[in-house]
Amino acid sequence: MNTKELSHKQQLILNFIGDFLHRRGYAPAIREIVQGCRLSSTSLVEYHLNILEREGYLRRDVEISRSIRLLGGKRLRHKEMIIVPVVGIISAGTPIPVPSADTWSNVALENLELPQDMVSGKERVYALRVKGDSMVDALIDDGDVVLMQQVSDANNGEMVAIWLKSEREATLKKVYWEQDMVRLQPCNTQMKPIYVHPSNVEIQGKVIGVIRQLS
Amino acid sequence: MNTKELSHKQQLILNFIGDFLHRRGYAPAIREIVQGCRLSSTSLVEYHLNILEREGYLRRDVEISRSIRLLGGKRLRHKEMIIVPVVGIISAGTPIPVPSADTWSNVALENLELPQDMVSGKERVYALRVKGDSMVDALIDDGDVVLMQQVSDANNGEMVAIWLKSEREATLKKVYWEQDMVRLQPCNTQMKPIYVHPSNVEIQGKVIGVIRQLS
DNA sequence: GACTTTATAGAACTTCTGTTCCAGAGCTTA
DNA sequence: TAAGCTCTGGAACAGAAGTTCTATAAAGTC
Repeated sequence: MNTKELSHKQQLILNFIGDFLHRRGYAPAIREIVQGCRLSSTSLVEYHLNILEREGYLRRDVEISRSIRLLGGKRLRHKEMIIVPVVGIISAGTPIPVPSADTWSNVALENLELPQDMVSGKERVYALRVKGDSMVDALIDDGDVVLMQQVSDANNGEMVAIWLKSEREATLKKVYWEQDMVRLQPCNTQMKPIYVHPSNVEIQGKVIGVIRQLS
Repeated sequence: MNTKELSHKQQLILNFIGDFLHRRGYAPAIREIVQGCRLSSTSLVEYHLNILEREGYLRRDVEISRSIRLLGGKRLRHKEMIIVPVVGIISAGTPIPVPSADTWSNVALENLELPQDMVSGKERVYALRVKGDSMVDALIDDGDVVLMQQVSDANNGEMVAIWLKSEREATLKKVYWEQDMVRLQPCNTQMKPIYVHPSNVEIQGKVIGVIRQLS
């Protein structure tokens, strides 16, 4: 982009537009710029707007009122957000209500809005709020939010939400495939690992992130 | 808010406005709504817009073109983001380069863009990337990002970044004010607490959040 | 100084656009 | 059935707003 030096007036106009946009929620009309910047004629504004558009600072549509849009300004860029439903509370031994496609954001206690890069652009992400100290050894505290990705398979050592069919309950454990059994390692030294038959486990998702807010 | 059922037409209009806003960057004129929704008169749109405004779905300013703003609609709201500079790496005993007002985002290794509510709307927030296990007891892992708020004072037990003047070094510790000394409690049981004179400590910021990305 | 570029004024013009008024259709209710 | 509500159509008006034109300064360039 041709970053030619902007004149004082052009800076002024640009600032005014940004301000107006922020305060009112829509772009100013030419005559409002005239007043707001204490200029004297619409053609003067027209003149400078054309320059600003040519230099890539804004965009307008011909003959359409209030069609100014600011470009690239750091102040108003909004990154694409994804909505992550917090579908439940996870504490040792409690079933986790994993959402199915339809009951996705319906069952949510609340929704997080996160920038896409925080979930690395992954699909089928949900979140659980952690209750209790059942995961301290995984450095996850009471009150933290864990980001989960819905998967049905996992590698050794990954922390996953597991549904134990016969027990009809779900927990968060580290999973290790050993011979013909599955070792489920709790994330708390107070608890012993569990060994179950592979046919009894159904993986519901894996932990892909942790968010903690203090103070 | 009076959540009266919206009629089909009103839904249609609302959707069209949202769409238009998204695609063009400014609100549609009444007559553009007429065309876009295949309606037959401006007064019809006027009629429905008034209802939509009364019901709290949007806001407009009188006699100002394209002044429609959508309210609260879950679908297209982009939350305001703030830019948090990751100003350095914190590992036990390493000085932390706390940014001053001018060198704010200049010294940043990278920038995080976070939704405002993740920093509770706080000002002067920066971030540090954690290197090593010096903070495991605070449930902060190697590779985590800690969100810091620049403050110069702290309460007992808060985790803060402290500048030790005479030693000319900074670390992250929990701080306890005891009689005429300050106890700095490391976040790792391997390390012993340090006692220093209040005049020797300068608090640079406190931890307000932790972000971890796995897998 | 002659010439070009940049910046400014003012007014006129045309189109865009919000607003208003009136009439009527369709529906429900007493 | 009359009354009353919601919803629709069409047209006209007035003010808002983008555009254009001409003239004039000021400042830099040759």
